[in-house]
Amino acid sequence: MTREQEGNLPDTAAEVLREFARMSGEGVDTANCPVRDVLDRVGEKWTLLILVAMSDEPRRFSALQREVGDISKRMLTQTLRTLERDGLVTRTVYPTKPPSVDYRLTGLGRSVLTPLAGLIGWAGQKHDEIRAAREAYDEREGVAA
Amino acid sequence: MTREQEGNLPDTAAEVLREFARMSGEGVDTANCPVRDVLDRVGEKWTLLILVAMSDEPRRFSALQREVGDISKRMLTQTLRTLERDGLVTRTVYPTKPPSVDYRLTGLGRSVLTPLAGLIGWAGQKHDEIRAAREAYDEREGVAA
DNA sequence: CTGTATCCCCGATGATACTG
DNA sequence: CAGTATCATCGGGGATACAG
Repeated sequence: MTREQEGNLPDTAAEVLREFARMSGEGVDTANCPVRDVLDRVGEKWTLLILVAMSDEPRRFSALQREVGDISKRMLTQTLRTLERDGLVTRTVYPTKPPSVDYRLTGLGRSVLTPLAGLIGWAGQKHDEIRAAREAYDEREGVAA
Repeated sequence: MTREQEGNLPDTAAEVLREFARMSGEGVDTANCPVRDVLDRVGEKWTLLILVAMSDEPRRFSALQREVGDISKRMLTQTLRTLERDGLVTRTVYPTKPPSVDYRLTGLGRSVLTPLAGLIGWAGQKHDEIRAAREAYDEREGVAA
């Protein structure tokens, strides 16, 4: 753990990583790992898109479906229920006819947008570099099987 | 404690999210979305653990397998290859007998640790709140099917 | 020690049809 | 409009055996 290895990593980040490494390395199983538990959600196919779609204002079910793009009602419902259960989203039903329902982020839900934006920003910044690395790799290793 | 109280995102984060929403909302398919492309990786089951395990210093194959815990050789190899292809990790073979191989983060690979630490930190901080939300939800909605 | 090659299973996701 | 129910599929990921 020499200092040059960590290079330009902010101390707070390094601290968080060490803490996490300690927790996850020591035979703690996945079920007991808060981070895996939460991160798996973010990894789900539609979670990120839905959170972002709601980030500025509440959205109705159909609006979300349109904005997210290719999602089925089934998956939209399922993902929204998970988010609601986790306390990131609030569901509000207006018993009009036909009914309308809106979904909005809770405080907890909004609070995840900041770290998420960090990752999204990184992805946007580095995507060219990553694509280039892939092409170089494929050429080195032979893209054809 | 400035204006970022309960509801306000830092301006930079809000900006990133708007930018991303614009890109992903407009009928751009998943294949062309840099962010989905990159984020899907992070969502893969082992990527995060492996990156963190390598975060402080290079690791040998067997060391990674021990540290990550429950991963099979198959998945470890596969995930490492993906990371290598994406330019996040360098693989170095020492033709000793028996051979030894080490994996280390590239500059690009280290650069993702910062946003990742943001998310990991969030997960650690909010996990109690999330667990509480789940219990409340399950009680409201009836845990039994 | 560091992988590859197979086989297999299950859960995540999609498609479609139906309902309050 | 906002879902639910059901069936079909596809691939991620585990287990195991083999190899350089």
